[in-house]
Amino acid sequence: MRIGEVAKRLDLPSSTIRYYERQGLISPPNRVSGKREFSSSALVTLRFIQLCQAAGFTISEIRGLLENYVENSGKGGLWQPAVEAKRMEIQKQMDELKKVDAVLGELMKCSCKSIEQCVSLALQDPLWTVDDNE
Amino acid sequence: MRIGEVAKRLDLPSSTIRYYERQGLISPPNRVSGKREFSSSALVTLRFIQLCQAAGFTISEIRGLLENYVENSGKGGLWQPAVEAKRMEIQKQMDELKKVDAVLGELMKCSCKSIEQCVSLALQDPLWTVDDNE
DNA sequence: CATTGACTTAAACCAAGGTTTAAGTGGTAA
DNA sequence: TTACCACTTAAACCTTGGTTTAAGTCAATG
Repeated sequence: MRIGEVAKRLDLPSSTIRYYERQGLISPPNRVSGKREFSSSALVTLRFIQLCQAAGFTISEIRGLLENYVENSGKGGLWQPAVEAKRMEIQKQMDELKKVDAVLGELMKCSCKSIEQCVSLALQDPLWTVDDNE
Repeated sequence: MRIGEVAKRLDLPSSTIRYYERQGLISPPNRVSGKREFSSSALVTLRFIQLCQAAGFTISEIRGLLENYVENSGKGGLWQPAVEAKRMEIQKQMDELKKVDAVLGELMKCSCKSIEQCVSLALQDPLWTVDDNE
C-alpha cells in the first residue's frame, strides 16, 4: 500500500512517516514508479513506533531498540539489556505519575489560602520535603 | 536564599530557574542588591513544578495550574476542573505505559527471527492489531 | 491532451524547553 | 587594591520532533 493509505490507517501524517524513514526508524520501502510501496510489516513497525512514542521514548531510543534487534537475538542479544533498561524507565515514569496524581488528589481535597501552603501540605512526602530555613 | 542555593537544593541549573521566572511560573522574588532572594515558599512552588514536569506537563499547563489557583479556590474554583483534567491525562498516560510495558515483556520472551514478526506477536491486542491485506 | 490527486524531493520553518554567551555588578578575601 | 566568585542581563543558540513549502512526477479520468 502507498503512504497515504498507511497514514490513514495509523492516523499519522505522511510527512511524519517520511521523517521516520529519514531518521532510520523504518527501512526504505520498495518503490513503484517512484512511489513508496509499504508492506504490512512496515505497518507493524510503525505501530510499534507509535506505541513507544506514546510511552515517551525518543526517536533515537526507538532507533536503538529496532537496531539492536538482530537476527535471532530475541533472547540474549543486544536487544535484551536495552529492553530491560526501558522497562525500568517505564516503571520509574509510572511511579512519578502516581506521585503527581497523589499530590493533585491532595490539592483537590484542601482549601488552603495560598498555593504555596497548599502544595506544601500536599508534598508531605519525605522525597519531596525541603528544609524551611530561609 | 540566593539562586545558587535554590539551584543546588533542587538540583536544577540557575538558568532554568530564571527561565521559569521569565515564563511566569514563579513570581519575581525580592532583590537584595540586585540579586534574587528566594523564600522557602518559592522552593515549594519550584518542587511542584519539577514534579509536574516529571509527569509530562508542559510549561504552559503548569502555568495554568498555578494561575488558576486563586484565593480560597481549593474547592470549587477554576483549579478543580483543571486538576481533574490533568488527573485524567495522567491516568491515560499510565495506561499507555502499562501497554508498552506489556509489549516489551512479550518481546523479551520470544525468539522470532525478525523484528516485524516479533513485534507483530507482541502487538496481539485488539487496540493495536492491523488488517494484513498488503 | 489537459487536468486532477496522490505522490516525490530538499530545504526552510516552527514550538518547546531550555542553555550558552558576552558583558557587566557586588561583596568578600588576600 | 586586586582578584575572585556568585550573581545580573539580553540575546543568540541548541535539540527534538516534526510541518510546511515549492517545484516537480506519475497514472487515471474527462
